[in-house]
Amino acid sequence: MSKEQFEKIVNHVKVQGFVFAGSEIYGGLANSWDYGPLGVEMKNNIKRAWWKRFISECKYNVGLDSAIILNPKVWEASGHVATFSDPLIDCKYCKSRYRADKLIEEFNPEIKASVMNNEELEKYISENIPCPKCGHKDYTQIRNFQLMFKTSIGVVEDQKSLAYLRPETAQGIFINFKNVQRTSRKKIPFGIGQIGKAFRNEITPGNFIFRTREFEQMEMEFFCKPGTDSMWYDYWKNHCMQFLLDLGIKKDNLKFIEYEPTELAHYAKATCDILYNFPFSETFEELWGIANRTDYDLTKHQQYSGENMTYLDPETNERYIPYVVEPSVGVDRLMLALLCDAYDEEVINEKDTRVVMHLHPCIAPYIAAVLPLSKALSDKANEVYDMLSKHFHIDYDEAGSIGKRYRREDAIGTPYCITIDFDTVNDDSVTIRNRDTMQQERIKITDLTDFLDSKMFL
RNA sequence: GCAAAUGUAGUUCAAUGGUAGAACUUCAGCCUUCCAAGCUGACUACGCGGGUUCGAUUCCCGUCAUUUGCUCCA
Repeated sequence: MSKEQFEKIVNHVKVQGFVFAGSEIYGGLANSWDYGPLGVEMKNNIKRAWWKRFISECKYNVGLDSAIILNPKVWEASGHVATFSDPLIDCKYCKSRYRADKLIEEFNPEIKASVMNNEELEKYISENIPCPKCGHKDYTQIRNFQLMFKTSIGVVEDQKSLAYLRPETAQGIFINFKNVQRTSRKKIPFGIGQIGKAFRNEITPGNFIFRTREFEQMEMEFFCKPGTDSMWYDYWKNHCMQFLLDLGIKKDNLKFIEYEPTELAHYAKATCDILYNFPFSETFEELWGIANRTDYDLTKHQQYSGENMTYLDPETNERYIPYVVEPSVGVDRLMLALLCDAYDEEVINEKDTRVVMHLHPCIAPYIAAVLPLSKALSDKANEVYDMLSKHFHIDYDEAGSIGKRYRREDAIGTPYCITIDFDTVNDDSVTIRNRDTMQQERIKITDLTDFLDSKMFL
């Protein structure tokens, strides 16, 4: 895998209609992407598969869909207003940009720059640290780069109306902890899952849909008794990894990384990532974060809101604030991993290659395509299409030679092609072709629904 | 945001101070009874704005976007 390979994949994905550049007719908008007809199907399939695995099939867990714009106090309580911004400083001479706190800590590891305010940072840097690039000591003022998107509620833009677009979906879950627990009558341990958009005004997004300012998360907050958190942490780590393997991602392209205590975010006791071997990078990149957030969030919300966030354990009559294990994955990023992993150029002979997307039937945009061998068979083919499209997302194509149509379906990852031939009219059977093996088998039309049904779930 | 490079059909590439040519794709027709066949035809482009010029896609400036670095971690 290489950058050239990545460019080919991105190009393929754009050409086929998975993803388009955002606002293209107005010259584009940096790092915004629109999902086309195939992309939206695949994205929805990914979300459905996650929901099924983490909510429906998990009797511990329930779902939620909270608002994107929350009371701004939520973000004060969570620590995002205070810490979700970077103090940036530029060298006036060579125009290099640094994070002020990191600049100091690299210069002198004994200083805790994270607790200094901007004036102190500025003073220390301009007096002590020559620019690592050019050696000058001539810096701009520090500017805070707030990673949360600000907006305002109401027509008058004053302080009272300030609001943020959520930078993570997690907080919507924490503030609903009591509502969900009460109404679902769940006992600890239990989890609340949510899929939704989040927004981060990143300085440098990039690598196609890997890092964007607007993205979609699939997050689950699993509430458990303090002391059992490490066990659940391991449990969900493995559960996430298994899900990725079941989706068909190659094992060699995935690995865990456990972070050192000094590298952790302000809310976490332990964090690991599942990394994927994205072709745009020489190292593995983060795909799925699993964090032990302890009781940090619920405690904070209890402090800021005055609402009691404790849980009364009915068995021991103990009151405690639950610990939280959070597996959090980006939909867009997962989709990119699946696309990269599935992409293959298969050499048939020296003049002929076929592009195949080896997508699992449960996430492929179309699970099958109905292809009449000749246009004279359109009526029969349409019958089959009408029957199957009630249950599945099915493509229909009668343009061009049959071989060409097979290749088109291979290129967009359709796992099965259903060919209607001249025998079909007599024996009510069709030929079904497997994308990965290119093998064909004869199957009764009445058995098609069961056949596809047996393939499309993990 | 800073620095550098780039910007021509959907894609990949040409040419040119006198408004652009091809291949593949797509579409239509003919043909075609299971793996990108063939034939005929059609659609489609100089990122945007300004300047120099009789005239600019070509030169200059600005802007927008993309790529690479700084940064970031779903």
